[in-house]
Amino acid sequence: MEINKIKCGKFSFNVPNFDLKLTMFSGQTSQPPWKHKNDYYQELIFIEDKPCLIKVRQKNNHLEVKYETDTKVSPQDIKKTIKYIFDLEFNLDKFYFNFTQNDSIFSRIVEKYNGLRLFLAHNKYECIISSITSANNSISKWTRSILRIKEKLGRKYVFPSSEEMYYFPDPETVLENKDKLKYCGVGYRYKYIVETTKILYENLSIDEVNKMEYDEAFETLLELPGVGPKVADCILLYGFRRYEAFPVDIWITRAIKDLFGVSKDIREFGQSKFGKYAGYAQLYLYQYIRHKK
DNA sequence: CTTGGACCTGA
DNA sequence: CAGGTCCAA
Repeated sequence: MEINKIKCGKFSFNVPNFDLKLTMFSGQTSQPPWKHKNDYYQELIFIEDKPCLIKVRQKNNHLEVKYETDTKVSPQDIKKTIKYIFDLEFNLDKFYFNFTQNDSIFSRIVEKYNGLRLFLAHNKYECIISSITSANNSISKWTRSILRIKEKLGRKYVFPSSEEMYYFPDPETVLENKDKLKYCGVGYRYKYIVETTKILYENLSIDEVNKMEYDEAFETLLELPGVGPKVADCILLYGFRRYEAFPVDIWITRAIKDLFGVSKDIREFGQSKFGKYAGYAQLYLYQYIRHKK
């Protein structure tokens, strides 16, 4: 699909404590890392229902943005979207302050991964499928699967710069092209993806889940095939920006055992210890334990 | 309510 | 061989 009534532009703005590369490559299941091209990271995002090609790169404390989009979309809209995706309004220093008091371990973790933030979903359905695909899977494998789904089932958009981008298919398209899904390397998760997609298409609106309180949303997501406690918390954290979510995988289990000597009811432990910062604490604990020798 | 085997893919 | 969820026991 070609894009008409296009305007191109660029701007830059100051960002707070932020590390774009670290954030994008920290394994968050909202989406795969953006495509790296000509020193920028780029993605196709819908803003005001219009396709928008966004390119970003970081130079110290400012973010440089280039865009190609419909004339109806303003640079302010784009900036707002970028701020949302990288959670730039979140007060990281306050989070650091809260957990580094009298805690040398957390101080070192926070120092080492300074600027790590949430990488939030621009498409909640893509986040749900990414999270299901990530279960019992490696980061490189689930991201490759999602990229394949975009290319094989997604719609292609060609921008004026002749840049070609694919957008993650909607539930209806996935159900109509189940056969193609089989060649995206999702393995036995295939049936989870199809069944969950059916439910999202017929019975459960993502917007409804978004309106629920955290606990109700968690329980509702658990009803979806392929969604257990870990995946539900990934969806809530990376897809719905619920800071109290604390996704527990094998690495977080190790980190909590390593740092606090706790080895059961890890999710409850994390949520009560870190409260509204549970999601952010999980981000940093994950980096810590994965890089620990 | 708890446990442990089966499930796919690609390093 | 790693890695969450499901299902049967």
